[in-house]
Amino acid sequence: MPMTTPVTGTLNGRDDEARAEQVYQLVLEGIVAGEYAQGTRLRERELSELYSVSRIPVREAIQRLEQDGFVETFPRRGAVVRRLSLSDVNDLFDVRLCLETFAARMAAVQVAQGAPGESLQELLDAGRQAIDDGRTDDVVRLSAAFHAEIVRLSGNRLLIESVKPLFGRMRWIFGLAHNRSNELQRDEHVELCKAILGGHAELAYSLAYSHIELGREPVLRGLAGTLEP
Amino acid sequence: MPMTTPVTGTLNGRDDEARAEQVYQLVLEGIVAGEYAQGTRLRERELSELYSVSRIPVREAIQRLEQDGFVETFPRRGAVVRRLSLSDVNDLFDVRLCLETFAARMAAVQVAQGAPGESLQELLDAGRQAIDDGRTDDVVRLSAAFHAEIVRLSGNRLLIESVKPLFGRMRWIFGLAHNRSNELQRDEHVELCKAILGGHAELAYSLAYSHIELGREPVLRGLAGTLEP
DNA sequence: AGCCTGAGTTTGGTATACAAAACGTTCCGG
DNA sequence: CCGGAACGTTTTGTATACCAAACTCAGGCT
Repeated sequence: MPMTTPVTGTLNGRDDEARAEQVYQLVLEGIVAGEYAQGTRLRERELSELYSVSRIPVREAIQRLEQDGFVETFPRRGAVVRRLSLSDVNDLFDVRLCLETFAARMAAVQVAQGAPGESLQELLDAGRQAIDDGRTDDVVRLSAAFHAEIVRLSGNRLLIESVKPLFGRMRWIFGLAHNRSNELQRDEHVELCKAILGGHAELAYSLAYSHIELGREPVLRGLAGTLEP
Repeated sequence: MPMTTPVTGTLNGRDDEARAEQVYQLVLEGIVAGEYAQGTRLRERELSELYSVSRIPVREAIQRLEQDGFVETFPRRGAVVRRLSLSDVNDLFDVRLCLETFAARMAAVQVAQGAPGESLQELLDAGRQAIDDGRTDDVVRLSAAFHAEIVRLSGNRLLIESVKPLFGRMRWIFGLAHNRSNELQRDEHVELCKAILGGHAELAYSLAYSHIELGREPVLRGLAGTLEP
């Protein structure tokens, strides 16, 4: 007797919770895929009609997109997709150097104290497989997951939260730039993984540092033409 | 009728488009002041009636409070004031050590490259005055502003954003704990300020490190009884 | 030409309504 | 007496409609 909603045709069959979450994901996909170019206005009514939801979920989604650094909103003038500048990219790499190296060190400490770290090795193996199979999308996804897993292993929940917006921006920026060789990256991941699982905190720290720093130049070159001053 | 909220006197006049922001500030005040105890449910309707606004600004405020770490929301069950645990405090200090020491180093670099840093000295002087006058609230506020100014001087906008939620939590946690001597803190601030204005990056780094670390134990002691496991 | 003005557009905000999920309470049967 | 199902209540999540302020842009006035 609960429901069997017979005629609620407003939404396509997919009964789902969290309209706002869906709108967030859809718009985010649009941004990182370049469908919504930098500077594009995001009109609430437009999006609500496009996705067949009301304005409330759209507002919530836009609010989250702003907090995650994808859009900028101006009072009474709405939201536009953010324009990335050179300093945005450099700032991102600097903060990553700060937080992710700390995470790597702490992850090694945690593992040395008995925390389980197989998940890291598993992600690495899955990445190897994806490279061999030529599934480029999965390679990128698993590489990001590897970095996220290190942060998770650090055991610092605030750190996990603080890094989340960075990963969103990374996905965007790395998507715009053409990434450097997956093979080279993987070698660095392997070394880093070994250091963490071996509990070598300072080694993990410096490997993470150089791995992140090595990513900066290729990204800057890849974005050379498309960035604002 | 849209009625102007009678919360504070400064509302009338050129005030607009700030309902959500005001609700955010008011609820935040309630939380850091201990009026809303940890675990208290925050009902949308309740708050909207209390502050004479509709539910939309309340929802927006709650969303921001969640992102800043003050409340936790559960799907279909609403928001409650977060319960602070021992590890929350330790996590906060660890991430502060990570980000604020980096900010201090970068601020020194920026100053060495010609960025203006008088604002830091001014905050220090204002703090001295506040201590001499016994204006404890101002002392705390200016101390926080000093830390924020260092981050601002780093010139890294992403860092500024990333640190913002930390400062919110700090205000909460430091408010619950009884702080250590303002005099001691000020001496450390003076040293740190000198290092930054002198452009001594590594000195600024290590001074910031020890200053932050010295704050941990007193806070943990001050909160000893009131924290969850 | 330059400035002002007014219509259209868009956002920010409010009120109201309703469905669905969680919560509480009661009531029934074992 | 107790466990669990049925029911009603509460609260969130969403939709819809509407209003006011402000920004945009075109056109008209001095």
